[in-house]
Parts: sequence; structure tokens; C-alpha cells
Amino acid sequence: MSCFVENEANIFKSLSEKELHFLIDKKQQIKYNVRETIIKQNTSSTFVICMRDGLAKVFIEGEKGKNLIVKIIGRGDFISGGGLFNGNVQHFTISALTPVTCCLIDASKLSNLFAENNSFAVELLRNHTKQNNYLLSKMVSLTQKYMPGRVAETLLYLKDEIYRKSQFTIDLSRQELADMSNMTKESLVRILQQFKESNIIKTQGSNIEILDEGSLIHISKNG
Amino acid sequence: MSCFVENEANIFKSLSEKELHFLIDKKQQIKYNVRETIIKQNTSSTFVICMRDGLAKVFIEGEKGKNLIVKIIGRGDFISGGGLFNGNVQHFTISALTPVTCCLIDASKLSNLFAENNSFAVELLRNHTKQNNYLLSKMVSLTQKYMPGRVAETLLYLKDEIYRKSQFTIDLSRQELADMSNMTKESLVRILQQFKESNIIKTQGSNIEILDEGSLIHISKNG
DNA sequence: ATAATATTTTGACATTTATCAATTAATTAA
DNA sequence: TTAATTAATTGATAAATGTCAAAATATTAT
Repeated sequence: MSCFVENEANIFKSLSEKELHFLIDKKQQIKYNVRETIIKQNTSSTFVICMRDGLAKVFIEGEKGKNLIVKIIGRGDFISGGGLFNGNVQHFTISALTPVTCCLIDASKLSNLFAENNSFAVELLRNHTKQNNYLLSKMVSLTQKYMPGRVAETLLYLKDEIYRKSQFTIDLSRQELADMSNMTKESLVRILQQFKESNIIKTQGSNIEILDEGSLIHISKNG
Repeated sequence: MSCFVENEANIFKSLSEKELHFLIDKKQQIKYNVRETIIKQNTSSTFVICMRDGLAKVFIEGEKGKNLIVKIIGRGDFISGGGLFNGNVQHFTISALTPVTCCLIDASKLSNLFAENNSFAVELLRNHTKQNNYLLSKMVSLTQKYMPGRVAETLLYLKDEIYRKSQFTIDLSRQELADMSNMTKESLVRILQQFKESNIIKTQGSNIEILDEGSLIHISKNG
């Protein structure tokens, strides 16, 4: 089933072919253009998303037009909008950073599977637990680290979790990098500048290369 | 079953008497003294907690000895330590603010119930979804509001969610109030002082009375 | 009760971070 | 390609918040 990636984190791994078919109508693969909104905060919808291809940002639209990017999702990631089994109101916005293909799964189908396959419920709970723990650690970073630490963390996150190499062309603007790191774009730019001057990174527009990962890790821990 | 409170939020409401008995051994009600640790971050344990009586703080022990109090739990609250179905490592510490009585439930018992009662899995997922949404909104508050807004929010949280009246004697120190609001104790004290001078609150030691809730709401939204 | 200890409050000052305006670079549309 | 628009960068300055030390209160143990 093309929407699913074979890996440890895949919450669908415990499902049979038949169960997968029940969950996903192949024709329900939707495409989004860059910058298109996939899920909109405060609206109501009953589907959850499984990313097939592309990258999207998951963010909260705060007061005063300030956005907080919670995470980036890509191929194989499963995400619900915060309304799952809980009123269907979406608690964050998801929008495409690159062209995105994804499956929209109706939430009611999930609970229907619990009875016949209880390890699927466990998988979903595990997924939520992980998300929870991620939010907690992000919360600590954002509140207890100085700006250089937060920028270092953002860069390492992009390298390790999203692009999986030391040199990459980001699909995010400086403003979006700032929204991930909880600071203004001006502050972000200044810190990137510092990292460049210390030969920790090399940047050219949206191309970023991490030259000294050790330093970055050190800064992200002690900043 | 004395450990459970009858209300909407109770995740056990869909269980039969027999299922409840399976889940909870009455003798497994544990008592903790003030300041005792119930769950310790980074240790491994397989139980989840249902609070019967008393108040406890759920917090993350950050770097540099800085704590972030995520929430306060009390009678009827259910909480897992972040290791549920996910390696059993606890991701935060829970410690008693007042004498606490609670039930410790082995996590493996939870999944055993999923097969025979699939709405229980849905309840658990709903609980996790809510927790997730709470963390997201807390994250936004802590990162996007100025100190007065965060203190106002903390006071309203204590009034609305914990003590449920306008005048209450807090079981938290100033340091702990600061840990809830993400600031130093000195900053917290200064802002309480400002609120007093504006006749928004009245304080005497650990006794706090909210005189002007409207202003507090306004500050928490616009701060 | 009294001393010892811990907590809360206050003040002066330093640091971190944001804001605003101006400039430069990059992207998009005609 | 060139103009028009948007994004990125830099500098000067202001605002928010933290640090450190001291004083005042409260709490605990003897």
C-alpha cells in the first residue's frame, strides 16, 4: 500500500492487508501545492493524515500573528489535528512546504479496527505518547535555552530528522526557521551569522551545510 | 470503586465493575507525604497513576536545575509518565504537593482491556489527545506571552482547575509558581506585587484572593 | 520561646532579546 | 531583461527578563 513506509515508527505495521484496505481508499490520495493548507486550526474535520510524499509544517497560529512551528512531517508520518476522538476541532494548522501527496483517513475507521486488532490501538497510543514526550522536550528547549541553543537544535533537527544529510537545501524561509526556534527572523539571521563566523556552518541562501556537528551539539546542549 | 470520580473526564467511565476490579487491586492504594516523589524522570516503571486524593505537581527537571511545572493533578486525574507503551522510561517527575493517595495501575493491564472493551482504548486516546492539546497551548503561552500574561494565566488555572474558588491557600511556593509560569521567583514576586497594587489580587503569604477576574483574563489574553 | 533555617521580598544592575528602520539580495511578474 | 515585489541582512536602540546580594518574613526544630 503505497502510502505507507516500512519502518519501526509506522503505526500501521500491525495491520493486515485487508485492514489496510479498509482504512485507506487508494483514490483518496490528495495532492497539495506548496503553501497550501492541509489542515486549518480551529476548523472541524474528521480525518487524520498519512504523508506519502513531500514535507509539511505543523504549526500553531498564535496571537499577534506569531506562528510556532511544532514540527515538520514527511513521508510515512501519521498525524491527527488534535481533534481525534475529541470534538474534531483542529488545534493546529498543517501546510505544505513542498508539493505534498497524502492520504486522508476518516477517524471513525480507526476505532472500528480496535476491536479486531487491539495492537493497533496500542500503536496509536504509542504514537501519541511519543508526540507528547516530544512536545515536552520541545517546551523545555524553547523556554530554558538561549537563542544559539535553540537555533543549533533546529539545525540538528533538520539534519537528523528531515533531510538526513549534512548539506541540504531547506524548504523553509528564515522566518520559518525563526518560527521553529521561537525568535524573530532578525535574531535567527544574526545567530546563523555567528555560526558562519565560527565555521560551524556554511550557508548560501537556502543551502545549508553543517561543518562542525560537534560544536552544534555542544551549543544545543549548553546554550 | 473509591479511586474513581464520577465525571465526564474520567477515562474509566466506559468500564464495567468487573473490568475495574481487574484493573485495580484495592490494596494497591499508595500514600505519599508532601514532597515525596511519586514518579521520577528518567527512571523506568510500568505503572500509570490514578489520583484518589491530594495534589501533585507534574514537572520536567531541565538542565541547570531549572524545573518546568507542566500541570497540577488532583482527585480523579489519570496520568502516565510518558513511558506508556513506549519503553517505560518516565519523561517527567511527579511529586506530592499535599499528602496524596493514589492507585498505581500496571500498564500492561490497560492493553488487555482493549480487546474486550474498545471504547476504553478510545477513552485513553482521547485523554492523550487532550493532554497533547494542552501542551500545545501551554507551549504557546510560555513562548508568546509576556510575564504578566503568564502569571495571570497561572492564577486563573489555579482558581478554575485546581481550587475552584476565588480565594485559596496555595500548596505551592513562589518558586513553584515561577516554575509554572516560566520565570524566576523574583520576577514572579514583582508581578504579584503589581497585581496587588492594581487591586487585581490580594495576597497574604500563601493565601491568594482574586479580586478582579476580568482584569486577570484580559491580561492573560493580551499580555 | 528561641535560635536556626528556609522562604519571600526588594533593589541595583547586567544580559538577552525584540523592535524599528534602512539596506541589500533574491525572487517573481510583466 | 527589467521593474516590481518579497525576503534576508545589518545597525541602532529599547524593552523584557535574569542575576546577585541584601533585607525582611516565615517556618521549623530544639
